[in-house]
Amino acid sequence: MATLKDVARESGLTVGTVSRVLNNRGYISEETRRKVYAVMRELNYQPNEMARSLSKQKSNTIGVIVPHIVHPYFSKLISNLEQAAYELKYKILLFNSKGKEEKEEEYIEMCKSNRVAAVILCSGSFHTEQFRNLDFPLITIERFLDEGIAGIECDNYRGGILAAEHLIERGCRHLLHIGGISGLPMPADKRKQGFEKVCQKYGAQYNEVEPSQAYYDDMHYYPIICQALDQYPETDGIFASSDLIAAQAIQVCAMKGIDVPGSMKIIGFDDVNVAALTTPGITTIRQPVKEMAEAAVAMAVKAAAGNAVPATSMFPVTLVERGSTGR
Amino acid sequence: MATLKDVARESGLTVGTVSRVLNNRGYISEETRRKVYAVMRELNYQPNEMARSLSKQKSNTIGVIVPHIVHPYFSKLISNLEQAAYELKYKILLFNSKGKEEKEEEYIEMCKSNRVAAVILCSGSFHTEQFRNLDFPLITIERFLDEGIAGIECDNYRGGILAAEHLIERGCRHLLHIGGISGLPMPADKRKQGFEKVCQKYGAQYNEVEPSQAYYDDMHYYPIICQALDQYPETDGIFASSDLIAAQAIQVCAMKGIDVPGSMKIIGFDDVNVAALTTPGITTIRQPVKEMAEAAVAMAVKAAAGNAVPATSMFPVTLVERGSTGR
DNA sequence: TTTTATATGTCAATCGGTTGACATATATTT
DNA sequence: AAATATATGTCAACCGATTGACATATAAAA
Repeated sequence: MATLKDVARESGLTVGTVSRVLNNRGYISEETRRKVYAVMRELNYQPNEMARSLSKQKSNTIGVIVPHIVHPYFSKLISNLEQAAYELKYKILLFNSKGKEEKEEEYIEMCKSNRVAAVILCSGSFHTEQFRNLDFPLITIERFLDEGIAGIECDNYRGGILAAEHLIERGCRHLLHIGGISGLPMPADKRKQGFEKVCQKYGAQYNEVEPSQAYYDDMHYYPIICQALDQYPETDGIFASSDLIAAQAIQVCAMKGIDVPGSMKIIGFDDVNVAALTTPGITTIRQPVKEMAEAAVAMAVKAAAGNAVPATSMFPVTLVERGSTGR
Repeated sequence: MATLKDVARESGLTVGTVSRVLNNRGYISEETRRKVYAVMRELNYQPNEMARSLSKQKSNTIGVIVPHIVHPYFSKLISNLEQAAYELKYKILLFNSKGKEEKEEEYIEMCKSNRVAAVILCSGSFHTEQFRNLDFPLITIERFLDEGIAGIECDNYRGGILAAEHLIERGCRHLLHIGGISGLPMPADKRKQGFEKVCQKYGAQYNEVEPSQAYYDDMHYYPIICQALDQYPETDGIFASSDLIAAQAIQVCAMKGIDVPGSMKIIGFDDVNVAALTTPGITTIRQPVKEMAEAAVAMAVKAAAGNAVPATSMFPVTLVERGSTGR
């Protein structure tokens, strides 16, 4: 594999000059520049990023830590992060923490070892000491980490409001909220608060269930949905905290012979692909994942360059209507 | 950030000795080993992987190139690849080619630059000159690359057979196969051949449609499904080349008022999460994605170490029954 | 007691770039 | 003609490890 030295030799220049071309430093004539690029092509030269990063003391790699890869919300997020990173000439090192604290910490260590420019954390416990005093910036998406760590979230509170208002507007009077994860405090908890506020305002009855971490881990919510519907049989409207849960709620209703949207209306959250793949499709609160991902990467890069970035950025949500809340 | 030198100084040893501890070379006393590890913990030392890779002339990184991240098949694949890599102390650099040849080539270049140990290619055109003479091993999953490149696939032919037999056994007489991508030759094409063989054997009528690349790119198959059902109205059984297509077929049927599985049975391929999330659930041909991913990573690592690996490995598929072909 | 295994030190080259200081040589302005 | 901008060369240190050759010292085995 060709090195800078080879390129220098073949082009009759010195490594200094070739390096100048590569890094756009100092004075370089057009002719030299062309010649160098020609030789690079000819030798099929690719700069060794290891050596480069080592010397420059920084890499073009961003670590991304998620609790799930197959979860549609995270695969959508990862996809958009990769795209945004690509446009800024960054690469993604992908880590799946499976929500486990030890793995998160281990992955943070691996990010350190690899001298990533920044880490985007979409997983993460509230209280990890390890998340401070890092040598690179940390950006979170829809996660809380205490003070001083930049966070990106959507307007969860408003999402809860929109969801409840929509269900009530469609005639539901006995609402049920199925939460995401209990235990860990998360921005998503505010969905519930918005939901409650609207229910109270309109005097609608409501109940809530909070699946334990275990449900989130294997993405299998059927038991708790069944149980909730048995416990609150008068329910005529469900606000699920993700489209994934909503999809499973539709299935449970089908099993129980409950017509959706006839006698049960269901609204989800996220607006991921599955929301459009169920029958009926899932009405949902859309998170602008693309914009959030772009912001995360942009902030990661800026922060890595030593610039200040906002501590929190909140993105707007919108209601997307599909069949599951049809009239 | 602490370096080897710091660890050496703090522990009263030399870099040579500390490096020996780190790499398990030569003679090291238990006492020294313990002391070194203690100091490392104390200083929060993390070896610089850049320097290490540079010096060792190889990294612990595997490049993964996929055409889609949000597609459930690929997110499942990526998830399993990450897990398998993690277990072997490797990291994943993730690239999304979006099926575009230029991006594939660019990503291959980036993998070169980053001196990855190997590349696992789940995307990839048939005929790219660039895929030869690489400085690292290339492993493909469900893709063809001509001679000499290690490939992993599932038993697509048998998958087609199982699917057709199941539909026929369930009483379907007018079958329709909806293919994956046309244009690009792929292992998945053999699904169709298996399907055809069985149809001919049992004298069942069958038709086939091949979505163009465009459908695959945005994963939106509704138009072609509608069109196919209009063109072949007598169809009573669909073999879709992915669960994603099958999910959309269910929706199209719902829209057209066709009862699934009553008057139309549908079988998919892959066995990804969405197959279990639709109503009814999708009967499908399961690919052992976990095993395939593990094999891919194991082969990547072995090949990177200079060992020979099989040119092709074929994994068995199985029928998974759900509601979409119920009696 | 000599040999050998164990344990560590010393020193320097190497991996493939980056960068800065300084020198040199044209070409262009003033 | 002097000053300045442009273009390249020379040289060496540096990033943070790994590795090999060789020396040295102690402990255990022959």
